[in-house]
Amino acid sequence: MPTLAGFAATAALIADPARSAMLHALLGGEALTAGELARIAGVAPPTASAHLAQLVAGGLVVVHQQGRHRYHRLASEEVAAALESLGCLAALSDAAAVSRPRRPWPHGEAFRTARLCYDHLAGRIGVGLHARITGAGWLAPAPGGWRLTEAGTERLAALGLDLDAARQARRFACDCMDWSERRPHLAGGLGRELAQALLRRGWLRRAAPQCGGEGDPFARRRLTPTPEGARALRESFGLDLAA
Amino acid sequence: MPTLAGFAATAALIADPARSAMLHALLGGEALTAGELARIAGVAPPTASAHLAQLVAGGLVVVHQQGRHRYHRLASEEVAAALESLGCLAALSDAAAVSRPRRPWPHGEAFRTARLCYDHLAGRIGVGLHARITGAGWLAPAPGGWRLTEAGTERLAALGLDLDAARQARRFACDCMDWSERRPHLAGGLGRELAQALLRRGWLRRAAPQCGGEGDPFARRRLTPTPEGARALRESFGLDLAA
DNA sequence: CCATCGCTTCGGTGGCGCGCGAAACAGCGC
DNA sequence: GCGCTGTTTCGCGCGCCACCGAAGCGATGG
Repeated sequence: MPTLAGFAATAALIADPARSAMLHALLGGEALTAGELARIAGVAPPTASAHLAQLVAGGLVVVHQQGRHRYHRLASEEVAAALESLGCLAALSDAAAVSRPRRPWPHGEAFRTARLCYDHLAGRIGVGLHARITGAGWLAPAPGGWRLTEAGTERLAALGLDLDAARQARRFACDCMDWSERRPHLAGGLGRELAQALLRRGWLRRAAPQCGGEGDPFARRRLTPTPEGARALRESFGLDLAA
Repeated sequence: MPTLAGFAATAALIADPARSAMLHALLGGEALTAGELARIAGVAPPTASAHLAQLVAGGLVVVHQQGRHRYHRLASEEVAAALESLGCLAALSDAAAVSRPRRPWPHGEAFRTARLCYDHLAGRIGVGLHARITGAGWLAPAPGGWRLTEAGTERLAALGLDLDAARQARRFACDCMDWSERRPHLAGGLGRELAQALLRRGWLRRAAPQCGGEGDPFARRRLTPTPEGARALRESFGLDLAA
């Protein structure tokens, strides 16, 4: 019964530090095994197993057995969206607590520049692209999200996006509130294909997991623009990453 | 420091049933006293006081002392948006758990028809108006949300919205994911003025708190369309509430 | 000035749930 | 077959947190 109980129960799933770290790592979009998640969360395998069972029962995570490994993924885009909006809220209240808005973030500005939110782009580049793409009339509002215009079809196909694959998704294009920028970025099938295209083109690259190593849930989500990508983003979209 | 800790800490604030009930009641948009919230949550005054102190410290709630009463409100629109998206997620996982999507909701279809989400409209009427208003070209996408078009300025002013007041808000118009409908409704200053206008016109009315009484956090949010309002919504927006 | 009311602080109690180690189980390779 | 690895189940300890009653504090009203 979707009532107050379910409301609080779902929040309780996210509230535990170990589960929170797991969910955060899964926001990178990859499917991770129970053992990897245990190391990331810093708990023993039995503990991680119990946590994962709860996340699966709660519908936040789906599991896919392959041999003796069990791969865990976020259950849906809605989960990613809720986690981001919750993080946005946490960022707000943290800023209020120190009464100094937008103080530099210990985890590195790089994370704010570009990262994966489940399967689509987030961070400055994510919200910047969202603003340019919608502002340029490539997308038009549609019930429940966005639809492609003629101009958008042409330009995005030229960028190398697989628009047919995007249309296969349950939701074609919609907004997802960005945690660090507090403005929307593009989610849905189109958001996924946009991220894929930029990675394929070599404009963005998954960051090397050097800082913090495997135990760092942030590392799995961080993206860095290549020099070539930074130039292309500036020329094609007017995005100045230094700003 | 907005990091994993803040992430989980904010979720933990929402996770407790008593705090969850309080937050839910505050989604009605009214400022409530500590005593009222204690009764709503079904706990003793000292317990409620401790909970409220945590919510205030966490930045989810702001308090305003007036005489011997302490009035509590949600801290911001972002809090409301995060609560709705979390509720959306809970509704999804509940539906998955019973493996029967969209089963009738024990708390009454009325809550799905129309309710307040903080200060703006939610439910079928909320998402319906969002779709019609954006689909009709009254709003156009803008960085971070929506801007008024000429047509929209004319038509919404004719509806009795105070557009100047809407522009005073920190955010003029943006989307907020609807818990029950899982599609966006209109938030921001314009969303608030839209709700105010429909209430002023008598198209919607705050539901009488009969069912459940004061202890029912849902009662404070429920709205019902008047017969006149249902007719007007059908004629002006093509919204058929029976569907 | 005292009674009342709303709210908070303080101390003590209880229970939920996170944590681990040990052991059982399943897949895989030799 | 046997050992190795990844994962789950079981049992138990411990810590945190929600909860209440009683008392303290500030504001209101007669």
